[in-house]
Amino acid sequence: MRTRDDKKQEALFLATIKLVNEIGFASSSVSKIAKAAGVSPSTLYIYFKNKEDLLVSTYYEIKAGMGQAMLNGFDDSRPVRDIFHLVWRNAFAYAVENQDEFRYVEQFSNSPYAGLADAVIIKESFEPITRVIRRGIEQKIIKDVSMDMIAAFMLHPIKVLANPNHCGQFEPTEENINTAFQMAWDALKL
Amino acid sequence: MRTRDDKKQEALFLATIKLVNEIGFASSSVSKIAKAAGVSPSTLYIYFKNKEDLLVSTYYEIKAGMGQAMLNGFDDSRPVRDIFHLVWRNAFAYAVENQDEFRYVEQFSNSPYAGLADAVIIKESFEPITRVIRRGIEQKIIKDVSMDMIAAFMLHPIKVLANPNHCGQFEPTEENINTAFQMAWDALKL
Amino acid sequence: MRTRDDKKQEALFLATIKLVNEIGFASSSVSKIAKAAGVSPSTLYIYFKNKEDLLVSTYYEIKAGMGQAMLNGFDDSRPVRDIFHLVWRNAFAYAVENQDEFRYVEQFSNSPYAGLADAVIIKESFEPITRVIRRGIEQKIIKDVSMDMIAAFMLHPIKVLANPNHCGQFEPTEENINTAFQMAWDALKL
Amino acid sequence: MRTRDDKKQEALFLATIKLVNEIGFASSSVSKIAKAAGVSPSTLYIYFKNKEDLLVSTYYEIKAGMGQAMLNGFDDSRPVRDIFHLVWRNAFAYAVENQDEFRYVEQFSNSPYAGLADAVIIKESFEPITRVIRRGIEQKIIKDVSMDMIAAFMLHPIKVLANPNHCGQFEPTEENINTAFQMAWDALKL
DNA sequence: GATGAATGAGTGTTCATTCAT
DNA sequence: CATGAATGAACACTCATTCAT
Repeated sequence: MRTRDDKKQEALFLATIKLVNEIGFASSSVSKIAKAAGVSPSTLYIYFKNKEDLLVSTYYEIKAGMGQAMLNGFDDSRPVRDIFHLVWRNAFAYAVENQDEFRYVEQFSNSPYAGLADAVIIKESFEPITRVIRRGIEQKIIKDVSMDMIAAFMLHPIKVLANPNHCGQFEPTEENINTAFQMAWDALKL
Repeated sequence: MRTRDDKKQEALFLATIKLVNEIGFASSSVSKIAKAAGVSPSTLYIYFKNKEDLLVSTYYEIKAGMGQAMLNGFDDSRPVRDIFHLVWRNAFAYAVENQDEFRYVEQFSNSPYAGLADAVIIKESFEPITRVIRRGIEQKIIKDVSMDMIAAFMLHPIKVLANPNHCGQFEPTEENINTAFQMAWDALKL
Repeated sequence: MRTRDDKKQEALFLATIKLVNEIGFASSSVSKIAKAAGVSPSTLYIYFKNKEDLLVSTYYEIKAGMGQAMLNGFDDSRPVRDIFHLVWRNAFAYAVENQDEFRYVEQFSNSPYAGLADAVIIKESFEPITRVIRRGIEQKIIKDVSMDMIAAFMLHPIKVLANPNHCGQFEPTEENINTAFQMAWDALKL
Repeated sequence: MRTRDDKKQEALFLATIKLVNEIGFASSSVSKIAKAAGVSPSTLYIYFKNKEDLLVSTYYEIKAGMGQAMLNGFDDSRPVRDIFHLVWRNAFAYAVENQDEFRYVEQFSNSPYAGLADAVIIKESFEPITRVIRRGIEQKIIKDVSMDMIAAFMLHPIKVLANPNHCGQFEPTEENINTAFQMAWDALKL
């Protein structure tokens, strides 16, 4: 079950994401994913224990990448608002450039597999960000609310705006992105 | 002939929503839904043309109820912020009380069936609300942004906060709800 | 199970023949036939005991009409060859004008229902013709072979020639029909 | 990997032919055919794309064998009548010895699948025969009629005579076969 | 007499997974 | 390591027929 050829594992991740986006979670069968990745269905079972393992691993893989992308250029010593701005822009850029990954996460979160993903593992990659937010709250720059509420107004609107399925009208021009950020910041700031 | 039993159609709607919540969109098969509704799978096809018809109809059914719930007590003559407050509280109340319906809509929107639902039909029930928002923009109370962005900061956070799956910590106490509303309003207001 | 409205029975016969021709024996379901006839599936069961009864009755109905058509203008006192000519032309005309009925008989004969049709009932309507042929054999005009062989060279070629599915090229012009008859007669005559 | 078992494909062909003969085209379901062949229904889909592919392939398989059987001992240099005699006897022998195959072809031709078989592929295997017939026409031995009419009087009577379902009385004795051939030849010869 | 509602059994087909090579 | 063959269980859906009105 463990691996030699990392390219095949990578190909399976990509094929999974691509297929889930194209034909949906329900129709993405193991054999279709394997074919899309250019391997035999039985080969897939060398790299992953079963379908569930494949889907959950793909989820982890994306989340790790997302966390990294959001921390791009992260500098703890800068003022809270600046860090926040950076992180938000990073998140938005990622969402626009990696729509397939974003949509996969969305579908995964609403699937019966969601419960199988370990929330703690995920939260780890976002730890630096939560730390900054706590600092913002202490410094009375940000409203004193739970992390869930922060995320609800900071990140979830991004999910919607970046998804052309949900938002026919929204164009990610520099001006619009700035306005969107301003709204997010207005929601959070004291 | 036997007369058509509206209770069965209703039972099928409810079973669909319940099952999608319990086991997810992908695993909700026609036969499972039929069994949950207490009818034979073939009976389902008397009330709906096929699975797609069942899922889309269920979506319409929920959306209509949601639109109605949000407009509860709606009074066009009141100030924009008051109307907005009412609608937001209505939406939040609906989301908390009808979590299954809310989650169904969420999953439906992220499924390949989403494209089959007529957006125009849906938008109609929300028309009074969009009218008020436009008034708010004209009166320079609300930021001059597209309807999509309004929704992204006004409604989507509700989706997250009301979903205990997403938000382990958030408790819908009166205080928390007011804070959440304040955040939404801060995002939108000029 | 017995009838009042002969029009409905007739409509069911016609719908059966039409559907079997259009979509084949296998796909011609009771409900489709009923719908094509403009009645409810359950109404069909007032006129016929079950699907088998409907199909066999339709077969009888057609065979009776075919027998009648072939005997059109039949005159026992005329010479054998003339009668034979008349009957053959009648048969050919029927086959061309009633292709659907012809094809239904063909499909029925090759279906599992075939065994259920009583051969004796069918043979009765062809009795006058067999009598003439026996006379022809006695008068040493026709080869002394079994009735099956007569039919094989007299009637079955008609089946093929009249079916455009089998015979792309054959055009039923007066000349071609006469040639075909000549071939049939050459086969039979001494 | 397990190696593909040609015996299974063959078993499926045979089961298809056998079942279509026993219970008819209409009732021959994929699962019944698979069971008769001793494989799982899903295994069938490894060897054939779908039911249509199975049925059409079976048709091709039979037609190829039939063409070969008819050409057994074929010698272009012999006189037209002798070749014709040989081919006709070959065809008759095949029809008697392979009644199931013959009946399958019959039923297939009258099914909605008929249109899916490529007529050109089929005609190829009969090419040598059509060549001889054309020679017979040029030499004024055979009537100058279309190939369809030749087939109608040469081959189709065989279909009927060899099928005991259609012909209770006809016994394939040497004498009867010769008489039948004589009738076919009388029909064709000038 | 006539009908739409209702259903268990069946349709063709795909599924996730294991097996043998 | 890699794979195509193999399958029991499930899929969405239709069937012939009966039931209640």
